Amino acid sequence: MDEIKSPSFKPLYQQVKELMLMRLTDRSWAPGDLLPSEGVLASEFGVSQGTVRKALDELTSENLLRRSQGRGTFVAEHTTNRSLFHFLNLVNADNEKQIPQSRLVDMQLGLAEPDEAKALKLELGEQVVRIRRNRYLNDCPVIAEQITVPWKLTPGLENLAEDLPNTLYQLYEKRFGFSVTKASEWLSAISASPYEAAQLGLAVGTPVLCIQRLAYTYNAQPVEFRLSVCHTANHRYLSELT
Amino acid sequence: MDEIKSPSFKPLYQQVKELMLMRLTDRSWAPGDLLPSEGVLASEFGVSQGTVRKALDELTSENLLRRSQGRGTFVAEHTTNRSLFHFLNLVNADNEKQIPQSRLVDMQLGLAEPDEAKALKLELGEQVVRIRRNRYLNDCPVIAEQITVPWKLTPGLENLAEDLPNTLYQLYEKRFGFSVTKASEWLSAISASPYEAAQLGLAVGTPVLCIQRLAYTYNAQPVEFRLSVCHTANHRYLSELT
DNA sequence: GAGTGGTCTAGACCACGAA
DNA sequence: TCGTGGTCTAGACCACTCT
Repeated sequence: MDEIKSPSFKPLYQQVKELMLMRLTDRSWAPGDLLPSEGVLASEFGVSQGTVRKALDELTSENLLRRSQGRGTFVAEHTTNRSLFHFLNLVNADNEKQIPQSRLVDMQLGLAEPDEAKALKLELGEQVVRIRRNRYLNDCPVIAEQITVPWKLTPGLENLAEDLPNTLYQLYEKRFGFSVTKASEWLSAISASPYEAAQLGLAVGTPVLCIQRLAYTYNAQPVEFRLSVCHTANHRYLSELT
Repeated sequence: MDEIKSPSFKPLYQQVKELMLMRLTDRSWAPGDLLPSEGVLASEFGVSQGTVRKALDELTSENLLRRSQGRGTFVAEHTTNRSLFHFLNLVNADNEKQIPQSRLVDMQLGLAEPDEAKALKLELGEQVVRIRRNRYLNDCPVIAEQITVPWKLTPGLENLAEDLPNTLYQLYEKRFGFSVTKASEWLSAISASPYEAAQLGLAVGTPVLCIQRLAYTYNAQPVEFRLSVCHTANHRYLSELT
C-alpha cells in the first residue's frame, strides 16, 4: 500500500461532510428535502454508518440539517419561526422575542456604493436592489432598515413590491434559490438622522442602535447587506456568550 | 428484569455528563486540572469508552473542558486570552479584537439595588462590591463600566484595589473559587450621562452603547452584573448569528 | 410492524505530544 | 517508546413516527 500518510491527513467523516455540503450548495439536496437514511448514505459513500452519522451530526449542529428520531434527516429551511427567532435578537423587558410586522417604504434598483460593494464582494457600480422598510412591535415603529441585495441573485425582485413577505429569507430560499445560513452583525450607537427620526417617530438626534448585518449562504458567500436602526427604549438586543 | 422503561428515559452519557458537571461544580476537578484518561473514566463510571467520550465531547463543546490529542483532557480556565477574546466583542474597523487596558476608578461595598438584587438573585439590600473602572483601546478611553458582585462570593475583594488585574474572571477563579462559564448581554443605545461623558471624554448626551451583562457559573447561577457604556465611534460590537 | 435516528458497546488503528 | 485523544468500524438494541 502506497498511501500518502501524515501530511494533509483528512478524516473520512470530514470528506463525507464536504461531499454533503456540495450537495447542499448545488441544491441536489434542497431546503425541506428528506435525506436518504444513514444506512443508504453509508453504502453510497462507502463508509460505515458511524462515519456518516458524525458528518450528519456536525451539519446538524451548524443548523444546516434537522434530524428527528423516527422521521429522518431533513435539509433545514427558513420557516417563519426560524427566521424570526434565529435572526432577530430584540427582546422586550421580559426577555421575550415578539413577532414584528413589516411595512415597505420603497424598493428600487441602484448601483452598489463602495461599502456595499466591499461587503458583498461586488464590482463597484454593480446593480443592486435596495429595500427600505419599517418594522413594528406592538404596533409601535421600532426598526427602520435598508436592505441591499445583489440584483444578479434576485432578478425580478424589484417587481414584487406588493408581495414582500415579513421574512425575506423565506423568499430568497423559495423564489431565488439561495439560503441564508449565517450572519454577522456589527452594532454601534448613533444619533437618529432626520429620515430615521421621522420613520421611528423620534426627535432628530435621539440615540438609536445601529445594526449592520452581513448575511451569508452555504459557502460563506455574502448575499445580503442590511442596515437596521433600532429604537431601544422598550426593547434591547440580546447576545449570548457561551 | 423489572426496569423502568420509557417514561423519564435518560441516556447513559447524559448521566455521566451530569456526574462530571458535579465534579466541576464542587471543584473536585478544578480549572487547569488534567482529567483521568477516557479508559480510566470509563471503568470508573462502569460504561464504555465511547459513552465517556460522548459526555466529554459535549462538555468540550460547551467550553467547560479542553481536549488535546496526545496530552489529555483539561478543565477549561480563564487565561488572559480566553477572557478577552471570548467575553469582549468590540472590534475595530478592520474587525480585529484588541487588548484593552483597565484603570480603576473606585471600588466600594454597598447594598444591592432592586435591579442588581433581581439579576443576581440576592435579597434586597444584601451586601455587594461595586467596581467602577475605565477601559482603554489604543490609549483612548472607550468603555466606562460598573461591576457588581455579591460580597458573599468575593469576601475581601474590597481590599484588593491596588491589585485588580485586567481580567477579573481570572481573579474570581483563582482567588475566590468560582468560574464564569457563560454570560448574557443586553444592548441598547443611550445618551451619555455627565459621569460617563467625563470618563470617556465626550459631550454630555453623545449616543453611547449600553451593555448590561449578567455572568453565570457552572450551574447557571448568576455571579456578576456588569454595566458597560461604550463609545462606538472607532469600535463596534460584533455578534455572530450561526 | 417497518423504518428511522439515538444510544451503547468493543475493539482496532492512527496522529500527536512528551519523556 | 508510551500514553493520550481522534478516527473508523460492525453490530446490537432502544425510542420514536407513521401506517
